[in-house]
Amino acid sequence: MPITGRREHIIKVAIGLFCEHGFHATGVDMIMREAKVSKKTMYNHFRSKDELILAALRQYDSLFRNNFVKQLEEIANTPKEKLLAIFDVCDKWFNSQNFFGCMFINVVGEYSSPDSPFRDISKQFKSLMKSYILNWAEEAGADDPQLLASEIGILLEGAIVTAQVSQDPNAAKNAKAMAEVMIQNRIGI
Amino acid sequence: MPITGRREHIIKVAIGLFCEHGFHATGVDMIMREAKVSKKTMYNHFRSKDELILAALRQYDSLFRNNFVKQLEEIANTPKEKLLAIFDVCDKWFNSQNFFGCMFINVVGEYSSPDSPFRDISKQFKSLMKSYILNWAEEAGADDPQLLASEIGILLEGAIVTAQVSQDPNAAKNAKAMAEVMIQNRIGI
DNA sequence: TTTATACTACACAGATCTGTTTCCTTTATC
DNA sequence: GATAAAGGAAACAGATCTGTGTAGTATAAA
Repeated sequence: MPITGRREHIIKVAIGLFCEHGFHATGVDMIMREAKVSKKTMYNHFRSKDELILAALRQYDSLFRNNFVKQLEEIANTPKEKLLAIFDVCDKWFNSQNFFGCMFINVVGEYSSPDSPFRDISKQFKSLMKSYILNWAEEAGADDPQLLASEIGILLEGAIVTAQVSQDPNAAKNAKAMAEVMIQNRIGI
Repeated sequence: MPITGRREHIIKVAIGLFCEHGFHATGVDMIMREAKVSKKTMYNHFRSKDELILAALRQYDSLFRNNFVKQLEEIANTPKEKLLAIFDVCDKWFNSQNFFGCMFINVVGEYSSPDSPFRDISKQFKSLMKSYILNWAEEAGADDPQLLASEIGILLEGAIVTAQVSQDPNAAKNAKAMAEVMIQNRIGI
C-alpha cells in the first residue's frame, strides 16, 4: 500500500462505517481493521475519534455536495429543470447499494447537544444545500425564492427519510411530483 | 416511591434519554440513575438493554400516535382540516423544550441492519401514521388518496428533520403551506 | 548506504459498558 | 405479625472502548 493518501483512505473508510452503523457503534478498532492500518497510524493522523468524525463529516460535506451538483448539471439545463432533477439524483442515491440515509441527519440523532461541532457542521451542510436551491429558485424566477427554496428543502429531507425509514421506493418520485406542483404554483402567478 | 408502575417509569425515563442522547450513548447506568432505580430492578423488568429499547419504542409508538391524534381532533373537525392540522401539532412539538427529532428516524440511523427489530418497529410506526393520513385523505375525497397520503407523509418527515437539523422555526409552517397547495391540487380537479 | 520518518503488530492502561451476584431492606399480602 | 416477592446498594465479571507505549520494519530522500 502506498504511504501517501493514507489519511484520505482512513476518512473514506470511516465515512462508510459511520453511515452504515452510526457513530457510537463504530469503534476505532473497526475503522482501523477495515482500513487496514494500525492504531498508531490512525492516532498519528487524528488526535481522537471525535477529530476523525469531524474530518469525516467535513470530507463528506464537500464530497456529497460536489457530486450532487455535478450529477444534477449533467441531466438538467434550466434552473427549473435543476430544481426537479434534485429528486432524480435522489432516486439514484436511494437505490444505491449503500444508502443509509443522510449522514448529517443521522449524526444529529446521536449528538443533539447544542454546542456539538457535529451539529454545527450538519446545520451548515443543510444551509449550503439550501443555498444552491435558492440560487436556482431565483434564476427560475420564483415569486419568493426563499420560500420556494425552503419548501424544496423540506421535500428533499422528507424524501430522504421516507426512503430510509419507510423504505418507500416511490419517495423520490412522489417528492418530485410535489416539487412540480409547488414550482408551478410559486413561479409567475 | 410506590412499587407499582416502576416498569412504566423506567420506560418513560428511557424514552427521554434515548431521544436526547441516542441509543448507544445512553447507558443502562444512566437510565438507572435518572429513573432512581437499582440495576437489579432494571434487569428484573427487562432482560437486556435491547429489550428495554424495544419496550421504549413500543411504548412511544402508541403514546405518540394517541397523543398526536388526540391533539389533532381537538383543533380540527373536517378531514381536510385534520390533514392540515398535522402541521399545527408539529409546530407545537418542534417548539417544545424536549424536541430531539423523531425517535424512530433516529433509531434507524443507529441500527440500519435490515433484520433489526428496531428498524421494523420504526417502519411500522411510519406505516401506522400514514394509515391515519390515508383515512383522512379518503374522507376528504382525494382523487388518489394513497398518493396524497404519501405526499403528506413526506411533508411530515421533511418538516421534522428540517426543524431538528436546520433548526428552522418555519419548518412546520412551510410544510403546511405546501400541504394546502397539494390538497387543493389533489382533491376534486 | 545512511538517516529520518512513517508504518505494523501488539501489549497495555484506564475507563466504561452490559449483565450477574450478594446481602440486606422494604413492601404487599395472608 | 409472618411470609414471599421486589427493591436498594454495591461489588464483581467480562467484554469493549479510547488512547498510549514499545519494539521492530518498511519507505523515502540524502
